[in-house]
Amino acid sequence: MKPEPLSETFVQEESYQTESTSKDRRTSSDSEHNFTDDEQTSDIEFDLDPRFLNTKYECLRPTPLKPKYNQSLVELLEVIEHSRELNGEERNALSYRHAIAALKAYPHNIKSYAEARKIIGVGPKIGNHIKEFLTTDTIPEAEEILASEKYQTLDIFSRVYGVGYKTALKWYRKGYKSIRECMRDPYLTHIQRLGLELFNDFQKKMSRQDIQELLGILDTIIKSIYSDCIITPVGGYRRGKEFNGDLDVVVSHPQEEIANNLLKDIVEKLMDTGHLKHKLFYARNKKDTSSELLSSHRNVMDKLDKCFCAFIQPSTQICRQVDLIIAPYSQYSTAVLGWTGSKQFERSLRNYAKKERNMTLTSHGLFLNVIPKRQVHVTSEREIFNILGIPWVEPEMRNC
DNA sequence: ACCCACTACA
DNA sequence: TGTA
DNA sequence: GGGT
Ligand SMILES: O=c1ccn([C@H]2C[C@H](O)[C@@H](COP(=O)(O)OP(=O)(O)OP(=O)(O)O)O2)c(=O)[nH]1
Ligand SMILES: [Mg+2]
Ligand SMILES: [Mg+2]
Repeated sequence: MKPEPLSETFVQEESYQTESTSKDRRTSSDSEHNFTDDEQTSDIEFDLDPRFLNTKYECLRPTPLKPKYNQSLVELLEVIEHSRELNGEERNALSYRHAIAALKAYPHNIKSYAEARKIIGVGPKIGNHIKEFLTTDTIPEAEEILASEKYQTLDIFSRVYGVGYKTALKWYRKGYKSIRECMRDPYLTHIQRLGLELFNDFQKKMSRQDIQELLGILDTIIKSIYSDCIITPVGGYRRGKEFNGDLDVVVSHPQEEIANNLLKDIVEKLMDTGHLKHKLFYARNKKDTSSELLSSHRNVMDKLDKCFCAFIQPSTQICRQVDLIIAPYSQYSTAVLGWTGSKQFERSLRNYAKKERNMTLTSHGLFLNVIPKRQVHVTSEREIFNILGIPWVEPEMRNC
C-alpha cells in the first residue's frame, strides 16, 4: 500500500560520500558509546543523559529487546499503539512507536513531564499520558482500551493470518465473538480459511530451541540439494527474542544460476519429505533476462523469491510459520538487513537513507537517487552501515 | 503544509 | 484493496 | 501524533 513515488524527475545532486554531512552529532572520540543530543530546538536542552542519542532516527542508537527502564510505561503505550493500528490510524500508531522506541533506549526511568517532553517523539499528547502514568502508575486510556470488548475481539480476529483491521472490523460488526463463528463466514478467502484452521498452532510462540530444531531440518534438506547454500536465520530470532511468532530465513547461493531456482527446489523437497503442509504466500520473481527491451530506463532488478509456509515441527507436530526468502548473492546483505528488523528499525533506516543520504534502501539493494537511479553494490551489513555513515548496531540492539 | 519505508501476492 |  |  504505497502510492509508489515514481520518478522524482527533478533535484538530486549527488549525496553519499558521507562523513558528517548531516546534523546529528556524536562527540568526536567514540571509544565507547558516547552519544549526545541532537541539533535543532536544542540550545536549551543539554541536560538529557549524554548516553542517550536524542534523535528521530531510531536506527542511530541501540535499542534493547527488554528496556532496562520505563518497562511498564512502554507496555501501556504499546496498548494504545496497537489500538490505533486496529483502528487503521497508521500515522498515529507510528507516533506512538517513535515514543516507545525512545523510551526503550532511554537510560533512566522518566521522572517528570518536563523530562519526557525533551525526548524527540514525545509531544503534548504522549507527554500527558506519561504525566498521568507518573502519578497514577497507569494510563487511563490504555486501561479503557484493555477493558473494551471491541478491542479484545478485534485483537483476536486480527491475529488470524490473512485478516487485518478491515476484515476484523467486518466480523466484529457481524457480531462474531469467536474464531469458531468466523469459520462459518461465507466470504472467507482461501488464505483466511487456512489462517483460521491453523489459528491455534500459529498462536503458539516458538522457543529458541523450537527454532533450532526447525533450522536443523532446513539445513539438512537445503544442503542436500546444494551443499554450499548459505542459510541465515533472521527476524526476531536473530535479534535475540526468546519467543518467536515465526521463523524467518534468508537462503542464498554463490552461483546466481543456482540461486535462481532455489526456492522451487527447496519447497518441492520440503513437500516431498512431508515437512511443509501449506504455502501461505509464494512469490516467484523470475530473473529479468530482457531488460534492454523494456522501457528505456534501466530499472528492473530481480526481486527476492519468497515462500511463507506452514511447516510441521516433528517433535511437537505443531504447525509452525516459516518464512523462506531466497536472495541472489548480490542482494544477500540487503536481504539479511531488511529481514532482521525490527520493523521500526527498517523504517527508520530507510527514512534516514532517503532524507539524509539521498539514497533508497530496500531488501533488494541500496541505490543512489541520482537521475538514472544507480545501484551501490554492497557485500555485507557492515558495509551498508558504513556507506550510510551510521554506527554499527548489533542485531540484538535493533529492537526499536 | 508536508512527511511519515517499501514491495508483492490474492 | 487488503494483507503480509 | 509528532517533527520539520
Ligand atoms: O512490515 C514489515 C514487516 C516485517 N519487516 C521485516 C522486519 C522484520 O523483523 C522481518 C520479519 O518479520 P516478522 O513479521 O516475522 O517479524 P519479527 O520481527 O520476526 O517478529 P516475530 O517474532 O513476530 O516473527 O521482516 C518489515 O521490514 N516490514
Ligand atoms: Mg519473524
Ligand atoms: Mg515473518
